[in-house]
Amino acid sequence: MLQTPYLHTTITTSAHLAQTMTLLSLTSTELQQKIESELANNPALELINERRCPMCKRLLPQNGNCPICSQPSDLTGTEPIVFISPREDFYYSNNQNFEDISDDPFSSESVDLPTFVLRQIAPELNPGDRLVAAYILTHLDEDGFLTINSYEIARYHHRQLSEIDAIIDKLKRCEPVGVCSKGPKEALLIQVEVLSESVTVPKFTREVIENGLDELSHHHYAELGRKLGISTIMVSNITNFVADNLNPFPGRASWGDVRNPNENSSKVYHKPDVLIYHLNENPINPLVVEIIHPIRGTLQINPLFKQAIKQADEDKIQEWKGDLDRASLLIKCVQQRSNALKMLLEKLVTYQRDFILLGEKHMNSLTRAELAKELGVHESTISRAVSSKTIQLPNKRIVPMSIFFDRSLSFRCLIKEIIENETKPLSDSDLQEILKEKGIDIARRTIAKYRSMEGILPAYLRQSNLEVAN
DNA sequence: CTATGGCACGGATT
DNA sequence: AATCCGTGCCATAG
Repeated sequence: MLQTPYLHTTITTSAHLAQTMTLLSLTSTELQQKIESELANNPALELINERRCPMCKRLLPQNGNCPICSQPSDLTGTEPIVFISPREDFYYSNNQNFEDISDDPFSSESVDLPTFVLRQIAPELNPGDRLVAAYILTHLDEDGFLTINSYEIARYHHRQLSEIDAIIDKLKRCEPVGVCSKGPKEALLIQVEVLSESVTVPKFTREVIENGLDELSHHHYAELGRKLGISTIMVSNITNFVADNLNPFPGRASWGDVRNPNENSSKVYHKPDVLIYHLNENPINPLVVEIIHPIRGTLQINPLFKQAIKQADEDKIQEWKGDLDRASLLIKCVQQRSNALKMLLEKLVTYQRDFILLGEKHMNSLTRAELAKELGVHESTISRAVSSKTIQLPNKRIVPMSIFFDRSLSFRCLIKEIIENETKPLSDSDLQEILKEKGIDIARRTIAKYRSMEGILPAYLRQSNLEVAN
């Protein structure tokens, strides 16, 4: 049984249980959509209380003061302040007018990928095409690739295939360049094309991508050179160029992170579900944890509706009763979701404090099962709450919440560090030795995996890179 | 012969 | 029950 201190209720019916589960696994954005549609369709449900904090303009929780502004500004300590925050500025409504969208496409740092792209392209399109573009953008996978083909889009919108392709072509040229491609090859080709307008691209880059992507990723440079009739040196140049300037997965924000940690590559196109930062951005202050609540106020049962039901006709009464039940169930479940997230975050932030403050190296290992035991809830509750949610850390990076349960992250970080400071290229077995001395005993094969996860080349290729640089 | 990537297995995790 | 992750074995390139 899931106890909810907030409501002093326990789960009673199976419908209740099912809905609690579903809501828990939704991201804030998805929850927002769910609530909005319910508000539109269910007359028993209404939204009240748009009180705002006079200081920070945040929408206030149902009753009580602003959790931020009511804190003394010089508060210290390690206890995080965790609360549910109805911060509307993180959300846009789906039926919002596209006119507002065209404002400052690059200024907001926390929009999801579809919005980010749409804002760039909206000014160049007529309203009809904007709809199509918006539709296309909702069918991207996490790498930024299109999951449907243009024929389906054309049929869905009753447009000519050529019109659709023209729109896709425009989309591909938006930041991140190559988004909406069908796959890595197409994305790279577009990037080359766009890049060649401003900088010189090595000769044959296009041909290499077109014909030799397999060889390229397997580092068969000599073979590739032979196949295209160019020297290995040129292939190597092209490889470096591709690695430095292009990104085969336009939607994957972590790709360029390792090499050049500039603000451009660390951008992640997800709206965070949780924000973590220092109170007033001052590092000596305790951490503030805002769990984004995606609606602008409090949900409640419409009292007029309750009145009306008493005098309703016989045939209406059943239908209305249904609405009433659905509404109260939704309210209950939304509150439980918030509450579960709050409990979860309190534990998580306390336990992984070092990671949040000091970085990936200090990640503690933690499993969902342990946390579930500690909180006295079922493992699957944690699983659902964590999955598909993202967190914005104090350093403004947005990471998936599941990162808190990544055992190998600190090892990977350590390996990266060792390799960065190496004087001669260390083979995977060398690395294994070094780590063993530090008390970390992992297999040679595993090190190889971690290394490739971090996008670090094997030892013999790092050698050649050093020589080229010197 | 050495370094490394692919495949697949088994155990842990979700 | 399904999925993920670490690992062993083997093939291949240099």
